[in-house]
Amino acid sequence: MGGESDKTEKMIAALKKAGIRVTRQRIALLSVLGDADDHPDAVELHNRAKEIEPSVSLATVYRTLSVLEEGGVVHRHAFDGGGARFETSHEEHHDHILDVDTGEVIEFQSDKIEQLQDKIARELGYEVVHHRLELYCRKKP
Amino acid sequence: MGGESDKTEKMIAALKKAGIRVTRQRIALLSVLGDADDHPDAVELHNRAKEIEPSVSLATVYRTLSVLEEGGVVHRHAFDGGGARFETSHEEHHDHILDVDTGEVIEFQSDKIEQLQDKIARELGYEVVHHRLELYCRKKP
DNA sequence: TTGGGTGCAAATCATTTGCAATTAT
DNA sequence: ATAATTGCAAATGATTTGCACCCAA
Repeated sequence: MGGESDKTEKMIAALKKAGIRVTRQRIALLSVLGDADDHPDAVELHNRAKEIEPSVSLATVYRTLSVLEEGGVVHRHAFDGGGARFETSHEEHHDHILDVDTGEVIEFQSDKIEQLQDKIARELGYEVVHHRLELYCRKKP
Repeated sequence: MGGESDKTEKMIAALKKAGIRVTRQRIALLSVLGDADDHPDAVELHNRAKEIEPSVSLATVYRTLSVLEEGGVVHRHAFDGGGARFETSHEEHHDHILDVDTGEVIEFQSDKIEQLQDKIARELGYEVVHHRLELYCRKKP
C-alpha cells in the first residue's frame, strides 16, 4: 500500500513470482531503482533507500542487487573508475556513452554494430555470449 | 648487456628519453612485458619479474605499471572479473575477444565499428575520447 | 652527492561474508 | 514455526601509500 510507482510494483510482482521474499528493505531499494533515471552506484542507492527505509544497510543493498541481477531485474555495469553502477533492465539492449567531464550516462543502440560484432566473432570461430561497448566522450564544442 | 629482447631495449630507451630512471626492477618488468603475448595481471607480472630480479616487490610492479601507462608504453585493461591486465602498446589500435571458458584474449580490429562509433557519438553531440569494446565469447562447436 | 626509486607494512576502497537476531511466509 | 533475510563488524582482494633506506645519474 505504499506509494510505489508502476515500475516498482512490477518488480515487486516479479520477486513474488520468483519466490523471493518481499522485505521492507527490498521494497525501498526497488522503489529507488524504479525512480532512478541515472545509473547510480551501490552507495548512492543506499543513500536514497535510507530515506524511504532507514534500516537498510549497505550490505543488504549489495546482497539485494546481486539477487536482482541474477533475476534479470537489474543490470550491473563496471564503467571506468569507481564502483559498479546499476540500472533497471528495460526491454531493449543498449550500450553507453559516458561523458568524461560530467559522468553523465547516455544510452544508445546500434543494430549495425551488433551485427558486425557477431560477424567478427564468427569469423574467428567464436560466438558472442555478451559484450560491452562504452564510448567515453566529450561534448562537441 | 643483458639478454633483453629488441622490444625490451626499445622500452628501456623510451624510459631514458623520458628522463625516467632505469632501475634493475624496471628492466625486469619491461623484459617480462616484452616477452608476454598474453595479457597478464599485476600479480602474474610480479611472479615472472621475480625470476629475473628477485628483489622486485608487488608495490613496485604496480607503481611501475602506472608510470609506463602514463608514458604510453603499456595499456591497462579492466576486463570482467579479477584485476587489471596489461599489454605493451603496439602500433595499431585494437579491441578484444575474451574466451569466457579459458580466459584467453584474442585481439581484433574493425574500422567499420570505429567509424560507426564516431558517427553515433557525433549525432548525439559528442566526440569519442576513448572507447572500450569487449566481446565475451565461446568457441563455436 | 642527492632526489628519485624501492621494499615493507599499513591504509584504502569496493564488495563480501560469518553470525546471531529478525521477520516474511 | 522456521527458513530466508538482515545488520553489524570483521574479512577479502586489488591497489595505493607513508616512510626510512637505497642507488642511478
